Amino acid sequence: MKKSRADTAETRLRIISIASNLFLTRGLAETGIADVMSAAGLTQGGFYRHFDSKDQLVAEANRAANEELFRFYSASVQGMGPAQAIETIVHLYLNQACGPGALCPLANLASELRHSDAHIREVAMEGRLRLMGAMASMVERLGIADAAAVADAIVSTAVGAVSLSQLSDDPAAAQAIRDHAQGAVAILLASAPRAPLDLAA
Amino acid sequence: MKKSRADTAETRLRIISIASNLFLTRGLAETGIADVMSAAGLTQGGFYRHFDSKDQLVAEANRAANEELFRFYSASVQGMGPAQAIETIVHLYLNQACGPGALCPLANLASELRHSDAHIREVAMEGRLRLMGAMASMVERLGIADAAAVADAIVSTAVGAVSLSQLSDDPAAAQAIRDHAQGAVAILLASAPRAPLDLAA
DNA sequence: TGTACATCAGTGAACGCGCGTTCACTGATGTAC
DNA sequence: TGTACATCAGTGAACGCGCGTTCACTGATGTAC
Repeated sequence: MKKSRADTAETRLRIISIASNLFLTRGLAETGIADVMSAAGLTQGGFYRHFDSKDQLVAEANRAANEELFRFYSASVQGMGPAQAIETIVHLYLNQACGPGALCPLANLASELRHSDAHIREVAMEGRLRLMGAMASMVERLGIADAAAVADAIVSTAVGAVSLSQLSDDPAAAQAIRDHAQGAVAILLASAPRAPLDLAA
Repeated sequence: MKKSRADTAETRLRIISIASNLFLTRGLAETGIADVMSAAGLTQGGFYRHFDSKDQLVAEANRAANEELFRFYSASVQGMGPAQAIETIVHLYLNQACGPGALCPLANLASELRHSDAHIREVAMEGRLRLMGAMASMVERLGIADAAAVADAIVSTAVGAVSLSQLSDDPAAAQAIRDHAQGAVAILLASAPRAPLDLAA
């Protein structure tokens, strides 16, 4: 029962979207092809009409998760100044457990990505660079001297806090980890050395 | 060929130690019982004379890794003041890739621990609390008001930076992530609000 | 102290299950004439 | 526009491999007398 090209493309996207959610919430190893396909209302045999391997799906699912994350963030900081935008994005990042479409592979799959194949790691690093780049441009607008370094540290802090908060069974303890990270980012932004004003410009 | 009790105990510790290194460097899922046992010079059948299950070994290996980490840290900061001790521990934590005995499960196994059973997660959280506690007592001696919160954020930053640096194939990029984290910790410690002096004490 | 027996660490093979992947088949779609 | 054929998304079953776990067996150790 061949499907029309539009149907096929839509099915492929649906599989990626469902896989992305399952991978991010259950982990790469715990999520099988059969799980993904049955969640998409299909049987596992059909998987290989859309993808060459599970690794390829993992890569595409991570790419899709990054895209969705960035759409979500840009929509959320529309019209804000840099200080408020940073605070908002850090807050959204830290509390990503709240909903789908807000989950970041870096924080949710860290150690599994590390042992995945080179292509999957590349996709993950692209996501990190993109997040860092966006953060750095906002940090720079605050007048901070080494904006890239500060942005880098903010990303590390957020990723670490989310990772660690997920290990806790106690929601209050998990929230404390995230809140402390947010507080530290605020102090860092308030105190990081400022670039000298370039009056010639 | 039964072994003496001393031999048996020593074998058990050797298995745990080898497993700890393999788990931390290769990951939980990629390290099989057969890998661990053959690295210990034994065959896999003997495993169940020492442990009930792989999960039990994972828990014990993580406990052992935590112990070793703390021994390493206390030895390293012997006689230092709080400022230098914090900087040293953060540096050792960030650059843990350097050698065995310095690897932290939180940074190396983050997402795999999250999907492990409750007992394994407990051991991981114990390690985090211990690290945080040690850090907090040093931060407090710097006169920082909310020492626990600052210590918590420092731990999140270090864990995140190590996690992320491991995703990179480029050693220089990985080192930059770690250096930026160290720089941010320094700024945070220099700028975090101080507790008012309690002159009555 | 010596002897006989129970214990149990370790071996090597096999079991069983899950999971990624393959395959023969179906029937609707798209295409060539 | 209509018809015949090739394509291919999807099905359901099977394959094959790896890995955690089990098991019968061995022989040195520890223990009871």
